[in-house]
Amino acid sequence: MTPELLTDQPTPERPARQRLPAIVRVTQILDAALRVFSDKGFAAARIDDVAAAAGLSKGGVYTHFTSKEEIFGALLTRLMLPLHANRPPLHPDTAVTVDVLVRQVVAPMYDSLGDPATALTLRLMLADGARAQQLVGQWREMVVEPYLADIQQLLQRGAAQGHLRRGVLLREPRLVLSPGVHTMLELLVQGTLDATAMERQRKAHIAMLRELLEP
Amino acid sequence: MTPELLTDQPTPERPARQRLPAIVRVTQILDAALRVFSDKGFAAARIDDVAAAAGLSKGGVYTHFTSKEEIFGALLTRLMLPLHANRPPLHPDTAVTVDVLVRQVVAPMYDSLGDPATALTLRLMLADGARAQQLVGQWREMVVEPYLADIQQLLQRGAAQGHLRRGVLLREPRLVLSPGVHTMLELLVQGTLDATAMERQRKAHIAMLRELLEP
Amino acid sequence: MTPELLTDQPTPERPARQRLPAIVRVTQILDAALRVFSDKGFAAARIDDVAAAAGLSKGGVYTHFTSKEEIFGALLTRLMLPLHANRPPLHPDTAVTVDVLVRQVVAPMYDSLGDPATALTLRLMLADGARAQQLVGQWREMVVEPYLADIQQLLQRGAAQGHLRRGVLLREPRLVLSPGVHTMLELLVQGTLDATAMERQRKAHIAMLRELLEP
Amino acid sequence: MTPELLTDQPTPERPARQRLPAIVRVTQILDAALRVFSDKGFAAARIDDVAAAAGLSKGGVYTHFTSKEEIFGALLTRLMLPLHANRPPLHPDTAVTVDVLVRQVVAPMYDSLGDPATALTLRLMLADGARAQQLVGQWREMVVEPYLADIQQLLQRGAAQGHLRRGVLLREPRLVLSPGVHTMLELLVQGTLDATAMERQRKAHIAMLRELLEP
DNA sequence: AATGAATGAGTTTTCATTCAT
DNA sequence: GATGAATGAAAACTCATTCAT
Repeated sequence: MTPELLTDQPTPERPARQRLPAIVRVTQILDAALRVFSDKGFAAARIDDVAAAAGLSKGGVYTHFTSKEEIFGALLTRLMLPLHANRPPLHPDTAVTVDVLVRQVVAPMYDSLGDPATALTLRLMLADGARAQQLVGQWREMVVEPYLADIQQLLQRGAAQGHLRRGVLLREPRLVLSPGVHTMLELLVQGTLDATAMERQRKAHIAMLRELLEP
Repeated sequence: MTPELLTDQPTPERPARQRLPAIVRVTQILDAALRVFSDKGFAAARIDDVAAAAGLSKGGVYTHFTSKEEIFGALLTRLMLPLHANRPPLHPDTAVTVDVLVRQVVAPMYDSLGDPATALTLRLMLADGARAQQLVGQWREMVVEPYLADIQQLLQRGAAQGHLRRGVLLREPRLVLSPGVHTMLELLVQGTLDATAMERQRKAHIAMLRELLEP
Repeated sequence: MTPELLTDQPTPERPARQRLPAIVRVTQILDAALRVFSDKGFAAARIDDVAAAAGLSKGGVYTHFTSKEEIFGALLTRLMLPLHANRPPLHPDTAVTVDVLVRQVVAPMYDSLGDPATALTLRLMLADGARAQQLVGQWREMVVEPYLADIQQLLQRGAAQGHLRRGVLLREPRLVLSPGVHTMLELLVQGTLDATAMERQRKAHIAMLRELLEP
Repeated sequence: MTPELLTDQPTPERPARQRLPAIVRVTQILDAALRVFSDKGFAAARIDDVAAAAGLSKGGVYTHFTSKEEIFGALLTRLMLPLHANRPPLHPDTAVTVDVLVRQVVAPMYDSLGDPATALTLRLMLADGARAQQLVGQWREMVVEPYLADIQQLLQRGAAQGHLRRGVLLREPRLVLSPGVHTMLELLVQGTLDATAMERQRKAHIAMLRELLEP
């Protein structure tokens, strides 16, 4: 805090136009867009809002995107990508017990519920889904289906090992996720869900899997 | 300009579309509004869209409502009315088996998935959640909670009768609904779900309940 | 001018929103657009200008046209139509002398040069022609070509009657118009052409036709 | 940060497009501007368009010009320069026949129609006439008038020599050019004119001159 | 009651120009 | 000299709402 340095620094009236590499700006704009779109929905969100939230001018946004629609598309694309990579690394021949299933599938699911981006993504898909029908289709195909296939494989291995009972879940791996999806929807409809409730639902979910899968 | 000629001449110049009683029009407009709002969300919906969907002109809508907000409000009110009556007819002291549970709970749920109004309402709650906070609150209070209480009572009766096994579902009746909610979300995200897929999910749901509840 | 009538008439602050039938408004808007576009060119013309010139609000213009481009298209279409109908009604077997040719072809041409709309149309076609390439093509086909065919027929009839000499013009009726087109271009480039110059060029045009056509 | 390393390392990170001497760049930019302005008109032309057409970036254009207007001005200036020199080489006292006239006047005219710059310049004068008033004035004064005077002199010499007939063209040398001007306008309106049509019109032009001038 | 032209207050989009790198 | 991100002032366009008919 050397006073001398500050003394003859004329405070620039304009905050010294930030000039960042495009990739950084695009990221900032998408971050801002996520916040704004999720808050007000796509239609009600103004480009000014996004620009302000991203810390640049309206025109600046248009340096990187050609339209509001394009921002929406880029945002959804970015939101869906990570889900892709998130799948647990395959495991050789460890015993597949319910505990393992919980660790590999259930826990990450409830963890992601804590991440606001998850709710936001889902809300965007639901609220403005029509606008993104194609993207949603791709997402199903590239992310959801392989994920379910993975779970099914896990279950079958567990059953083959005699660690899991053969029941509906073996045929319908979707059901493994249902209680979590249910929670997610509640979270979405209500806006929040207190930690206690969340924890209780997680426990119930696990208990249910035990009843269905333990031999 | 013979007066006689004018007297019984129906003026055919103006098409003079339907002039219907107000109650009919209001109903038509709200039906249209539900469709349009659910489809595009409140903000993106144009009064013209609602008017067109209701089969009258923009100005015609304003004959019955003073603003877009008012239409939204009236729509919420109307959506809430049936909520009070909707609960399944109470049951005396019949044996509560899984079959009964399916008939009382699961079947109606999948039936309602077929009704567009269900999806539309849910989508409205998700897309314009903030605006529809009132709807969301009332819906929880008037529909979800009593419904769950009902189910819990059923389950406990069945358990007391020895027809149902005591498991997680007894403590967490939510789980009885989870697979159906999961299906509903898929329906919402994808826009449609073919009859085959729906039937399969219904069967899996029932099978799961059997595994969890049959003694 | 009965004072009583005026006394308790509160002068309405707002000038009593004009409400005219669409056809009238469309006409007014196109009139205004002709003036504005010709004055500043399509690109530099603002919708506000057109609206102001037409005596309504910007939004009012959009009640009748969906875009600036559409106004341009409608304007050019309207400007080109009359040229179509303008062709002299065919005449049975009158003698076709140079005088007749002048009366039927040359005179109307120079008359139309006096009409500002002619210059404006041409200017629009030239300045913003790329935008209207298709329209220009249609115009050639529907208006220009038949017009030239007409002239050629006239010339050949005159020649057959022995009233006109057989020369280039018989093969190339375009040339009948060339001096007039030349004048038109000068008019366009310079913005105006004084009456004296115009008259002189008209006379020269006729004299040339005489030299080429009189036997 | 070894200085040695930096010394002879060509920095390949930035493509560092051509860094050319200013005069070259200015020429390229004006070439580009002529194309772009003629194509879309001054108002509709974007600096980006000009820059792209000149093969550099928007900012690069501003290194050489301070505004769009300045580019326009410089372009006009450059377009005017050749006007001074363009006049056909003077002719001593050769016999002036129609053939000579064709060689001296008609041929160069149709040749220049092939040169895009001609059409471009004319279109510029027409489209942005108000803005190019200066160009228009100078062009008349420096090109058109002397050119017509030249032609008139030629014609009179030919007539005096008995090689040319005394007719309207002697009084109105403009008419010598009219068919060519007509062709130019068609070229302008249509964007292109195939070689066959052009050749045919040239021949008709010459034939007409013969009919008017040969004794 | 109904229509549809008209308004005006936004909102999106464009682009000449600036400037940090 | 050159680039391209950023700005800001304008322009195009949208749409809830009003109102003459």
